[in-house]
Amino acid sequence: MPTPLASKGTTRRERLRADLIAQIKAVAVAQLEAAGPAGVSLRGIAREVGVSPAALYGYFDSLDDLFTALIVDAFNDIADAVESAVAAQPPDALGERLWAGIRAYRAWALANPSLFRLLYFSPVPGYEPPDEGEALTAALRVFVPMLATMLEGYERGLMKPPPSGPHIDASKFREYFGLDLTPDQLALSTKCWTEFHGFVALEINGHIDPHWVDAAALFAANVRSSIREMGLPLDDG
Amino acid sequence: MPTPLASKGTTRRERLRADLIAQIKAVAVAQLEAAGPAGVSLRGIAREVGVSPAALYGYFDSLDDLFTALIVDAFNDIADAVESAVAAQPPDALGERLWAGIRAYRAWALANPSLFRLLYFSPVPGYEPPDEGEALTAALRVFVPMLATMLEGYERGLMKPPPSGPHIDASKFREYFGLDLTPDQLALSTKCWTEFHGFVALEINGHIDPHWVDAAALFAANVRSSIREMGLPLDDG
DNA sequence: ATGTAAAGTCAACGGTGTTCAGATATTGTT
DNA sequence: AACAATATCTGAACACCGTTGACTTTACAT
Repeated sequence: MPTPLASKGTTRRERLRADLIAQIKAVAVAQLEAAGPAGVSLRGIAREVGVSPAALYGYFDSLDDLFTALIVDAFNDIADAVESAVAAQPPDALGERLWAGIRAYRAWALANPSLFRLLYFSPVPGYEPPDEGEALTAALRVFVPMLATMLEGYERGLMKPPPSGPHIDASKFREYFGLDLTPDQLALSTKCWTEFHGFVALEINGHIDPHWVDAAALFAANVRSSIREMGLPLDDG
Repeated sequence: MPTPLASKGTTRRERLRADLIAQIKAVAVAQLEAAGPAGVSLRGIAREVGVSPAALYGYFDSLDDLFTALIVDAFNDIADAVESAVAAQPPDALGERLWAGIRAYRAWALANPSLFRLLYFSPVPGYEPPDEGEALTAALRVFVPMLATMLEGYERGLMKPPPSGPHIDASKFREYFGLDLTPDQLALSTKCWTEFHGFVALEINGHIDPHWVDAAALFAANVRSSIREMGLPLDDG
């Protein structure tokens, strides 16, 4: 009686296959968080899983393929985190919703630094993130809840006019995201995005020195003030 | 008569050594920009330089050591670019000075994407950036001109009060940077830093889709509006 | 029970970083 | 000019890597 890991499917073969795939991914993530991108190797995984290196090629076409699978899972994971954090806030507290999503974003990054780097800084030797397919759609999922919140803010007339000009092709954007924002709204949204992502990017890569910076407090202060600057209501100080 | 590359020093040995070191670095950078971090290999460099792989160990202790040297050079290079861009503006045009530095920062990143990734996203297999030594001091150099500009803005009373609280240990900061900013000023400076770095980080890693975003225009609009929000004067629109 | 297809093994190829003994070339001194 | 010292380079070797192909074993369906 094998331990049920991700036992989906009917036949015994399918169950074993799904379990082994899950185990391979788990070992890969463990090695990634333990020793960085260089520390994850097919042979190492095979050794840990108790199988010959060549056997893994029955589950993933290549090491890059395995990384892609890891990336898709991670994108969906952080997207779930952001989504549920936003959903946990009252529907009308738009500022709180956005802040909750952003906070969940940072929290996930701090909890899974190597995976976060994998998602946004392509740190894998020779790996190029696919520009289409489920990896892209999963990547977009992360920002949909926050964009939707901002969109609602725009529709309620809460948010200030963005700085300037039509630097964004809104129809192309809509094609990908399925959200109907004007170019100006997109510009402001992008500004918000670059700000909190920029902070997390610096923090994750060790460029915000904890010796002289209280990162969590500074992140909260900066992002919350930006949210207020956009015009979304936010409680307390 | 060998081609003079970086011929410094008096004796023939020293000149040859300096030249070869420069050549090794040049080949490494070329391979880095051509094929990414995975494309740079000691054996490949040795092949191109026309020397046995083992010979390189007379110049660098390891591949990591070579990367560290590349990183130090690159930090100094981007610091030079930012410094001269700031210095090229009129001393009193503080907003223009800051904007020029930030623009130079982005321009250098776009011109040397692989090196920029090397600096800020440690994408080298197993490489961990040293937390002390010349790599750190070179890294700090990058932001000194921009911080100094903001500091002058504070001293002239131009800039608005930062959002809030003492999230930063200013004395520790002064110890490293030699600049005397209050915690509140540092908080606002960090906000500016995270914003433009965040934009460049997204752009360099391919997350700002040129299909629907005019990155240069959006960058200018967002950053310039932030500079104005801080209180620094800036010409035209 | 048997044929078929999936899954796993083994060995090999070409690549990598790194080490070390030995050969070679340059230097400073006699 | 010859020699000893020393810096430098080479060649072979080790251990690891991703990937492939031929072969064997296992599980399923009829």
